[in-house]
Amino acid sequence: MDSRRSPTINDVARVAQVSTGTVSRVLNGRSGVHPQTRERVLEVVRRLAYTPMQAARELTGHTETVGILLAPEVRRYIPYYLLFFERLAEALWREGMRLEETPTDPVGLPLKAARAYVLMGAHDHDPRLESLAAQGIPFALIGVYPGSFCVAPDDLAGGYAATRHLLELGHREILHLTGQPQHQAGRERLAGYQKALAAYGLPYREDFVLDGDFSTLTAYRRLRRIWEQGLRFSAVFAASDEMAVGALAALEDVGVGVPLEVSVVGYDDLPEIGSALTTVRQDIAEIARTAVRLLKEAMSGAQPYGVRIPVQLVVRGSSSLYQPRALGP
Amino acid sequence: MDSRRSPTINDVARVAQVSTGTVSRVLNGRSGVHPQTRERVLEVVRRLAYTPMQAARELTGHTETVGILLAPEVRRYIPYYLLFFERLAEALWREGMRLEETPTDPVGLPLKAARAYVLMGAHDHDPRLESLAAQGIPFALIGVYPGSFCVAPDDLAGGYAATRHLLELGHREILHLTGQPQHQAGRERLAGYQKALAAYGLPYREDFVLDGDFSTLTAYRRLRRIWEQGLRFSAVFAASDEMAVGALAALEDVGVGVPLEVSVVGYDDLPEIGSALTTVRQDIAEIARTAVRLLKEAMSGAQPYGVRIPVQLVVRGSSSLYQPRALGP
DNA sequence: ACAAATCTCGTAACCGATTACAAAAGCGGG
DNA sequence: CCCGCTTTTGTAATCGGTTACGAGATTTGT
Repeated sequence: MDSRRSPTINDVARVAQVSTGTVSRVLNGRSGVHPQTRERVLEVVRRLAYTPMQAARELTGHTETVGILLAPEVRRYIPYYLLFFERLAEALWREGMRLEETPTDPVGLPLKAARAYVLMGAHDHDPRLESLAAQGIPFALIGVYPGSFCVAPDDLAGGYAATRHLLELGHREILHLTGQPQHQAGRERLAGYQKALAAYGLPYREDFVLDGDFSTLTAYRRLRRIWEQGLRFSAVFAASDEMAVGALAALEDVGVGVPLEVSVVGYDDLPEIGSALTTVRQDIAEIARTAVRLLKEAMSGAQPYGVRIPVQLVVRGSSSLYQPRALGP
Repeated sequence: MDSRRSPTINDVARVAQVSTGTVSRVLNGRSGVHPQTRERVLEVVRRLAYTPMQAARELTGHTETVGILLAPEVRRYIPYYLLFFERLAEALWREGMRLEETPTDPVGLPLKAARAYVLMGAHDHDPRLESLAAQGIPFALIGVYPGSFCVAPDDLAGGYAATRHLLELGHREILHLTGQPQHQAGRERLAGYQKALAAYGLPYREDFVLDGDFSTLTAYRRLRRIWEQGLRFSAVFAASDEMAVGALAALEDVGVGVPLEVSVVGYDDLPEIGSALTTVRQDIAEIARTAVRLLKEAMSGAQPYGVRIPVQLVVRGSSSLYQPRALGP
């Protein structure tokens, strides 16, 4: 056998001394195969390291290729989305589907239609959304979009948990670096922040909320400026890890120690941050798996609905108990 | 005909009243088809908006699926690479190949082998590189790697062009924000900067070269600090657009006008920067097309070689003629 | 122990393309 | 008008899977 060629179902059948039909039945978990035979086939599959060729499955209608469409705006928050890509590819792969990178036209619509799509960063009345719906192409969205299959992290709970964490540490002057106002997730994190303050009976101070755009640099500049203008606070909740990185840098540059003087909490738990940042972890793998599940339901013509994925506070070294400030320099 | 089902080659053949073989010959540009027949087939293809199903082509060995492997480090420079993704998918598509998003193991190797791979951000003695070579899987690299098929922009020329542009405008005190030292492209851009200075008979001043890491924030902090320490210059050449954005912000925050007081030149010509930044454009589409061409040669077992893609200076509003500084405040 | 019901498994058609091969059609020369 | 050569076209096998169908083997009931 040509060792360069990867084994086919025929190779498996021949070695296991059964027919290709039986191998296929075993692999697809169909009933009506003798346990002993099943074991023998699986053993050969393992030994030959056989994996079905996706193209052939697709031909018989058993592999769906799924495309992914990114809104132009999301290019700014790419580290997060790239992570998602990989999880999505993995989740699809497990289901016998494949993620296909399709070239898009200027409007952002694919030139060659896949069986279904995952959309990220779509906005209300997105032309791509309407076009897909008009063509009857199933799709699932990452985010919150009433009337469509969609999955999103529970950002309200995340914002609440991050803020409550700081409140429980004794902090009362908590700054919030927001995402862009048109970004749903950012708005929800802000709402969680407000809700936590309210739960602790604290007033909502507008000067403690700094508009950001999820970028590290903007977070740095806004925070540093506000500090140099004399505003004081003991904690910062940033709506993304990248903004938290900006905040950390700004605090460092104005000579404030973290976490001794100011605590910082981020959001996303990006692995490349790598630091000791207290943050809110999104279960991206779970979001991806859910997206795939929704996609399958969309393909089977079910009624659209939305899913929320819980988030989790991860406490690391950037947050600590509130320390009253020394008076004066 | 079920209108939901996309047309197959059989539909085309039936409508055009020829055999599937003839349709296939027409579509693949094979000779031996009567011009009249060819016209008739093409007409039907257009009318039915027929596109061949990739899975079926793949089955007959005519579509190669190509994977892409990203080094963990490149996640930091994602905007650029995402652009590349799309161009690569497009270039492959035109050649009847497809870019497949494959899940990778912890080492970064694909769990399911594609026919060939494009690697980005590989370093010398990259285990993935050696693993692919050992398995005889064809691959092409983006960057410079002697002994492999590789394609890279001509960064030396780019660094030279950017610096010469500033020199021609009369600038003599030109700061350079470098990329990371371990990044080949950054080193070349620096070399181009040095070469241009030498060509104009200027000494190389180490204090004018600021180590960066391609990140916006680092560029901002380094530039602002150096300015506040009293170093003066009339121009900045940043080794990436993102660093240029950081430079622009820093200059703004220290109250320096661009381009009147200081000129800024970036590198990459990222579309989302969108501003009036003078920069060096990399022809990413051409790099992607070349990668595909190299991939095909790699698959046919040719001898490895490297290709350089020319870059182009794009003059916009962030650079202008040198203006002598007013003395004192 | 024998017929019927049930399990297990092999055979072959099929998915949508490509292409080797053969058949048919067109052509010119004698 | 026929022969032989070239051009054009159709036919059928093939790629690697899935699955309907039916055959053979095994179990069950009486």
